[in-house]
Amino acid sequence: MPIGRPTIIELEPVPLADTELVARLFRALGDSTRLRIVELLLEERELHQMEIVRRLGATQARVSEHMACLTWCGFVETRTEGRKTLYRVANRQVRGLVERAKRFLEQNEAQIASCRRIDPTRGEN
Amino acid sequence: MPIGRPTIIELEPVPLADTELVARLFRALGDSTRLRIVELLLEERELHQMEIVRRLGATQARVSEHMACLTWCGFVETRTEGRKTLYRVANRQVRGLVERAKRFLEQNEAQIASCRRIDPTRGEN
DNA sequence: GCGTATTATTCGGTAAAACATATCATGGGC
DNA sequence: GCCCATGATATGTTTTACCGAATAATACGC
Repeated sequence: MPIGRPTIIELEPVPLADTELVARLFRALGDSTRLRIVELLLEERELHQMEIVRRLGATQARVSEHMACLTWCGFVETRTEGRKTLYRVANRQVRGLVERAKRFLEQNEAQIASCRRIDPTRGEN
Repeated sequence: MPIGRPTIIELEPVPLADTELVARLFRALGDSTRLRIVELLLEERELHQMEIVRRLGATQARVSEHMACLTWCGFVETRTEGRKTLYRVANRQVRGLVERAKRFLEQNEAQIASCRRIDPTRGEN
C-alpha cells in the first residue's frame, strides 16, 4: 500500500455477480403473483399460506409453488406453528428493492405499461 | 394544514404503483441480454448499437429490439451522431436498482442459481 | 443519385414458465 | 385411529416472449 491520499470508498464495491444471476433475481420479482405475495407480506408482516390464498384469490397449488420459490431464493422466511406455515419477508433488502422499483416507476409508468416487448398482449398501440 | 411538528418525511412516499407494473419493470431487467446491455452501458458510459452488437456477440436484430425496449421503458437514453445512435443509461436510479440486486445476490447466489421455478433447465438438483 | 453503414421490422419456431386440476403427504384435534 | 385442515407435488396445457433469419427503412459520404 503506497502512502498517499487514503482510499475512502472502493468505487466498485460489488463483487460482480454473474449477470445471468442478477437477471434471475429480477425475474423472481418479475412475476406479478410472486410480487403480490411479497407486497402482501410487507404490509401484513406475517401470514400463513391459506390466508395468502384467500387474499389473492389464487389456487392453493399456485401459491404453494410460488412460496417455495420465494423461500428458496431467500426473499421470504418461514416458521411453523401448529400445522400452519407462517411466512414473512426475510430481510429489509427486499423492501428496498421493491421501493426503488416503485420510485423508478413514478416517472415511467405509462411507458412501461405500454412496452410491447414485455407483455405484447396488453400494451395497446 | 394544522400547526404543529412539521412533517419531515412522509413514511409512505410511494404513490403505490400498480403491482403489475412493478412486476413488468422487474421483468424488463430480468432478461439477461437486456441486463448485459445495461451493465455494459454502466461501464462504458456511451456506446452505439453496432458496438454493443460486437461486444455481446448477439445478432443486430436482437440488440435493436432490446434497445427499443430499454429506451421505451426509460432505462436508456439515445442521442444521434452522424448515422449512429448512441445509447447511455438514462439516470442513476438504474444503477441503483442493479447494484441493490447484486448486493442481495451476495447472500443468495447459490439459491437463486438453483431455483427450479425460474429456469428449470439450469438449476440442477 | 449510388452505395454502404447503421438501425428497424416482420415472422415462424421454440423454450421458459405460469397455471389449473388432480392427487398425495403431514400433522393436530378429537 | 380417524378426520380434516394445511401444505406439497405431479402432469398437461397455455401463455409469454426470446431468438434467428430475412428483409426493409434511413441517412450519410462521395
